[in-house]
Formats: sequence, structure tokens, C-alpha cells
Amino acid sequence: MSAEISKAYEPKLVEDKWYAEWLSQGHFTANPASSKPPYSIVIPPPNVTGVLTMGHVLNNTLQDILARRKRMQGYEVLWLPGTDHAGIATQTVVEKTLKKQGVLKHRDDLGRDKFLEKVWEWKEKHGGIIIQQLKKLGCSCDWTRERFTMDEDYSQAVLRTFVDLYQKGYIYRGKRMVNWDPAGRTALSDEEVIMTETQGHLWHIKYAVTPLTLTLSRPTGEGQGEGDFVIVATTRPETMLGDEAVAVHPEDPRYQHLIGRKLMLPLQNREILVIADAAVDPKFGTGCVKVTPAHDVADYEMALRHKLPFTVVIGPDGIMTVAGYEGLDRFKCRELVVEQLQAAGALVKVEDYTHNVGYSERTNVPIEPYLSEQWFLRYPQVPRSTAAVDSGTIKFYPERWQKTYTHWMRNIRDWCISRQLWWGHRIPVWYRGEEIYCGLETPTGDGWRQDSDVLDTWFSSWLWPFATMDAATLKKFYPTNDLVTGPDIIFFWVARMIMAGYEYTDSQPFANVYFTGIIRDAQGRKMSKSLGNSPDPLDLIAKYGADGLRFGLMLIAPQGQDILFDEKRSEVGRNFMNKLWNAARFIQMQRGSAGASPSHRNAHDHRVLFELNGAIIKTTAALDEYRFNEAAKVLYDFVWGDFCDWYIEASKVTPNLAVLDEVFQTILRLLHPYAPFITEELWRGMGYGADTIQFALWPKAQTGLSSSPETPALYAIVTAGRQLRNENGVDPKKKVQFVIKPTQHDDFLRQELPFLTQILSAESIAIDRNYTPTGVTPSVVTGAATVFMVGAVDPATEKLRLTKQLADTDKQLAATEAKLANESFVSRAAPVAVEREREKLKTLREQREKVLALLQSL
RNA sequence: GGGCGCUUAGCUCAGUUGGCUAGAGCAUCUGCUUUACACGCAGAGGGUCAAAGGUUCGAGUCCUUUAGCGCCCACCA
Repeated sequence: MSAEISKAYEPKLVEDKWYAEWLSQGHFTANPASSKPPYSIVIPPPNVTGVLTMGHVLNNTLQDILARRKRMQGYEVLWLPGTDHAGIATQTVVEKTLKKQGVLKHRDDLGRDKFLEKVWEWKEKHGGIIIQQLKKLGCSCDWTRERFTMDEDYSQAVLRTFVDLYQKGYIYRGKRMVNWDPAGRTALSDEEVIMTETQGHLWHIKYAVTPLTLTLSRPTGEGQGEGDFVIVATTRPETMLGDEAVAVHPEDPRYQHLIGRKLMLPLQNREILVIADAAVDPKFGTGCVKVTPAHDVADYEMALRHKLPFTVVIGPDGIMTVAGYEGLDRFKCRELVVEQLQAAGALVKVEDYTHNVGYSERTNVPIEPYLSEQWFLRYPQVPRSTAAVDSGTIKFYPERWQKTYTHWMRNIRDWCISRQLWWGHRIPVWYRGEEIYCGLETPTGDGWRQDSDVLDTWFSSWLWPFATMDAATLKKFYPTNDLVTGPDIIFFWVARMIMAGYEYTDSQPFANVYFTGIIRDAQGRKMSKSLGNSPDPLDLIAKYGADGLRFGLMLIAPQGQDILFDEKRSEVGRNFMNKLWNAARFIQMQRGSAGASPSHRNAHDHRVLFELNGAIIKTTAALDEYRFNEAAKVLYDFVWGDFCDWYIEASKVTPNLAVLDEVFQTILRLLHPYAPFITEELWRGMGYGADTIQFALWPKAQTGLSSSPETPALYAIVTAGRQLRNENGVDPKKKVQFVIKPTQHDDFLRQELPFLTQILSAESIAIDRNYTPTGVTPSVVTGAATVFMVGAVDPATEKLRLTKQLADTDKQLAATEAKLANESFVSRAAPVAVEREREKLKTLREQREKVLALLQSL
């Protein structure tokens, strides 16, 4: 730090410089041969084509704090970074761009190989962006170990896993009803479907009963359905084109006579059956359900039970395929069918109806239940993985996510892992006629055709904690220690990593999982690109500095609670960094001035060291328990309040450079995980170390430090004096006379006269136990003394304040007296608590008398 | 239909295992170019801790119920 250091901290001048230095020194590179104990985190790999969001800032700042503190605690730290190929997301982005550029209308126009070339081109061009942004944030990742889920090694691991699970019988192929995304034209897993409450309609349609040739005696039951038709209700009338039956509950008395009879399907004019199935809820609607085997999950299962045909009427692109409606979009078709039913007199009524509709997480279009051939995984290691979290072998923070996890694990269903995309790991299965081959290499012989599907992105992500590590790294750093991620991917990623970890490493992949909150905007809305309510973190870094952004965010990031983010937060962070900067400037100036450090420590020195020790204890404990916001708050309060407001002010009168330096360098160490850049800059600039602060030892608390009550009493007197000045409107420049009438600490106060005189901008201060004010002398009663301001002014102001103080005192006094008068309290409360109340009572009584006396003397 | 979370100052939120007069930031008001900092300093106002009941000497904190908001899970057409 040069002599002419700027008044305000300018992050731009130091951040890039230090980051480059750290990289060139290899400070982030983990050494598997180190004798230090290991500590490791794997980054939740962001999408390779993504850009930094506030969510990433939160998530990665937390990881950086963990990593940096562990380095200071003497661990060999590995924070392993990388990116995810993000199948659907990336493919969609590239496809859209190519369409915009007019290169293609659909990916089929290019063909698989050409299209993939384009995606790789895209990846090379845009893939590095988010990595660069993480560096701007200050993330101390080991970039020498950066991985991508489609790296050669990693891809091999994914395919090996597939082959292995296939051979073990966990992976199988089957024709099933899956969640189909008609826009992406691919199957999805259950987790990728977002159920959204949607305003729709319930259309009631009349299906005529085909007359019997034989005359049957009709039962005398009541209710409809006994006549010539049944009424079914549906939210999707277009599917009636593919109906194969109407189902009723087997025991529903209203419809017994109809079971096995035939109905005429309107519009299609073909006969369908009335079947009995227990899946029907007789209490819902009319108790009759139309059955569309090929386009509804529940209907599909019923159809299997009743051996109904699976008539497909909607194609994979959401366009109708049934004769007479070909080429119509499914929703257009709905309108047409409704019109036609109405015209045919088959539409009985239409009700407004709110129900849940599944939407594709990626393309945001309604999911179509679709019958197709897909690959499925029966999860391995379910019981062990469930137990691991239940028993606390793997700990969740906050704990409550355990429940969510356990519930999902207990109801786990097979995972549809095949995707009808090109960008991803191609399924290592080949077909030749009836033959199927699953292996890492193309089988020998002619006529083999590889499965055209790729694997769900998460099928590669679930190997992340170990497939990213080479043998030496694994040996030293696996299993990892902490995982920091959002609760929104607890099923997608966390649960699956646990299962993969046990299956392939016979070990838990991590010991602790910290779930962050979701970042929302000031109105509580989720931040999203489409809403445009997500600030660009890089803009914030440019404006407030990486440290300011990080610290401001940490201050409001309580454990697992959603975070309403506002740019103001970064301002708070920036201001704090500036405060720190200026504290350094102050110390710098003290060094320049002649005053030598005294050989003994005064009360202010003892006080600040005591408070510092408390800050070390609290910060350490908070970080140990992942209470990041609490640690930030402790440091903020200590630095701003104890250190700057009191200690530095006192230092202007009685400087002690050794203590200033001692406290300040400890502050830098405590703050380094949160604010890596400024702490490095100041650490070096102030000469606290020739080398980086990154490996400076994490401060240790001392035991047995005690605080004396003198200093707080002194500070209370200062506050009283300021209050007197302020409330009486005394010009700050005007020197005033004070009289302090102590009840204790007389000698100490006398000793501190220079301090009091300067900080209160006093002309003189007298310490006088026998002082009796004459006339109107404004005063404030504190615990240790009554403070008088001599020679001022307004009796009304004075009376008002004293009256108020009397009322305050009386209120407290009453509460305390009541407490002590309570026999149960005295006998049953902790003795310390009782003693404390007695002390308080004594002080309050004295105070009351003094205030009363002053009031009467007016 | 289940499960979880939230409700504390005008706003956004802290508040460890129940115990000093319930705190902070922002906003508001007053006064300050006090030689580290106006990204600052000093002072002030502002809360029946969502509601009701219970446990306890003592409840913002524990229990029960209710209301509002949010999230997750679930194939009632």
C-alpha cells in the first residue's frame, strides 16, 4: 500500500490483480501427496452454456467460504469445478439459434452428426463464459481439475455405468406410458414435469348405449345411466377420439346393468365397451370414466387389465393423427371436437374446472402421456441410501430436508433415462434384428444399428463426485466433505449421487449437504430470464466489487430460507468494505505519526481485545454449523461497532499501534473467506505477511479473558454526553462543560478525561461526587454516573427528557419488583437469574432517585 | 389429499438450548465538510413479536388450534 492510498476502496484496481496472482502461484491447486488432512467439495456443475445468475453467486460464495476457511485451518483443500452438458437445455438453445440464423427449420435438416458439430462449436465458443465469471467472483476452484460431463474420460465412465447396470439387471427397456414433451419431442422423467394449477373445463359428454337385441329386465335402481346413455366428464375432450371403453366402479349399483354392454362413441361412430374397474371413484362426477388407453396413464393401466386396444390419435409432436383430424394441433382439435359434440347434441354441459396440468420443465408446454419404447432404471442402493440420511451418516442442513428426501426415497419409482435428443451420451446399445448388444464398443459383424437415444443429463451428473477424480485424487479427497446446492435438485441430483456413490464406491459421496435458499427478487418472485428480474452479477461486481456483492448477500442468506435480493444489499456490502479500507488508512496514518506505542495496554485496548476474542468464538462456531449469515453479522458488528466506532475513536487520543495491528490483522483473517480480494490487498499492503493471506492461520480464541465493567460504563457516559449535546441543539463545534457525578469508577473516569474531553468535544469535564446543579442543568443518568452539561439552556427540553427517563425507569422498576416479589420466581428460577434481577433492582432504584431529584430541582 | 416452511419496526430480515429495557440494515426525522471513511459521524422516532388457548416462576422462543401467504409431493377423469 503506497502512501497516497485512495479515500475510497476501488475493487477494480485489486481484484483481477490478485486473482491472477493466486492462479500463477497455484494456491488453489490441490496436492494429493500433501500430508495435510483433506477437505473437498465438488461444485454443482453449471450448464456449460449458462451465464452466472444470482443463484450461482450465492451457491459458489458459500462454497468458497468453506474452502477458504479450511485452507486457513490447515487442510489440503480441493474444490473441484466443472460444467454440465445439460442435454435438453443446451440442445434447445443451439437449435433455436440455428433456426434464427436460418440454418435449419428442424434439427433433422442437418442430421445428427452435422448438428452435433454445431453444438460443439457452440460449446467451444460460449462454454467458458460461466467459468470466467466464477473467477470474477473470486472462487478458489482448482481449475487444473476442471471437468466437463462430456469429456472423454467422463463419458466413458457414464457408458460403463450404463453397461454395468444393464448387466446387473437394473436397466431395462420397455414400451410404457411416459411423460412426453411434444415441443422437445422427447421423453422426460417424472421429476422434469412441473405440475401447475390450471384453469380448464370439465366437459360432460353423452355416450349412447347400444340397444340389446335381447330384451333384459331392467333393475329398478335410480340415477342416470339406466336409460339410453351414460355421461362421462373429461378435461381433454380431444382424447375421446381414442376412447376404447367407459369404466365404472365394479360395485356401483347405478351401473351394474351396463357392465359388459356397448356404447356408441360419438363422432367416431364406433362401439366401445363398458368395463368395471376398481380404479374408478364412484363419488367423482357421474362415476363413469372414459378410457383412452394410449393417452392417459390411468387409462393405460386399466386397458392393460382389460386387454383393450391402444388406439393412438395424437402424434409425438402433439399433432393429431386420427383420421378426419390429421394435422390438427391437439388444442385446436379440442375446440373442434367440442363444437362437433355440441352440434351432435352429445355435449351435456361445460363446467369451469381448476386442475393440475403437467408442464415440461424445459419447454414449458403441457406434457402428453405417450406410449413409447424407452429405457428405464430401477435404482440401486435404495435402502442403504435412505438409511444413510435417516441415521445422519449424511447430514442435511437444514435438517428438515431429510423428510423430503426420505419421502421421495420411500416412494421411489423407476427412472426413464432415455431421451430422444442428440446432445448427450448415446446409449451404448446396438440392435440387429431380434438381437440386442450392450457394451462399450460397437459389436463386430454387419448390420448392427446403435440406439439413437441419449441418456438423461442427470444420468451423468450422478457420478460427479467421483467420476471427476483420477486415482490419486480419489484416494486423497474422496469421499468429499461438503456439498452446497439448492433444494430444487434434491431428487434430480443429491439423492441420485448418494445411490451412485454407494453402488460404485461403496461409500457415501459426501458427509454434509447444505441446502441454500432460492434467490427471489424484491417482490418475492423467482428470478428468471423471461421476467428479466435477475440482475447480472457481473454488473453488480463492477459496481460494488466482488467482495461487496458476496458480503452483502451473505448477510441476508440465512440457513435454507429463501432470499429476497435487492441491489441495496450489495451497497451494504460495498460500504462495509469501504469501512474496512478506511480503518486501514487510519492505521497507516498512525504509523506515520510520531506517537510511539505505549508499553502497557489501557482499558480500550483490553476491551477491544476482549470483544475480538468473542468475535472469533462466535464466527468460528457459526461457520462450523453453516450459519453463514450469523458469522457475517458478528464480523460486521465487531468491525463497525467495537473496532471503528469505539476503538479507533479512542485511538485518536491514546493510540496503541501494536494493538491496532493485532486486531486489524485478525479481522482480515476472519473476513478473508467472505471477502478474499480486499483482505489480500490489505494483508499485503499493511505488511502483515509477505505471502498470501490464504494460508494464514484461522484465528484461535483465547480462554479465560474477562471483561471489566469499567469500559462499558465509560462508553455509556459518552453516549449520555452526546445525547445531551444533540437534544439541546448544541452546535457541534461549540466546546461545552460537562460534570460527571459518578457512583463508581471515579479513578478510572479521571484517568479517561482526555478521551472524554476529545470525544465529547468538551471545553472541560469535572469529575465530582458532590456536584449539585444550579438552575437548569441538563443531565442524563447512567449506570455509573450522572452526566451534566453545564450552561445550557431550555428547561422545557430538560423536563421532557427527565420525565421520559423517569417513566422508563419506573416501567422497568415495576417489572423487576414484580418479578422479585414473586415467590415462585425467587425459589424456582436459576440463582444467577435471581441475582441478576436483584442487581438490576438496586441500580434502578438508585437511578430513579437521581432522576426524581433532578426533576424536582428544576 | 398429504408434507414442509413463513407471519417480529414503513420495507427486508436476525433473534442459539425459554431469562437483562425484542435487535440490524434500508427508509424517515434532527444536526454535522469532527484531520480513516458523506460508501461517513452523532442523536431521535417507530413493534400488544399473525390470532386464540395451554405449559412454566417466566414465552418472540415450547405445545395445541385457527387464519393468511409460499413451496414440495400425489394418475380422481
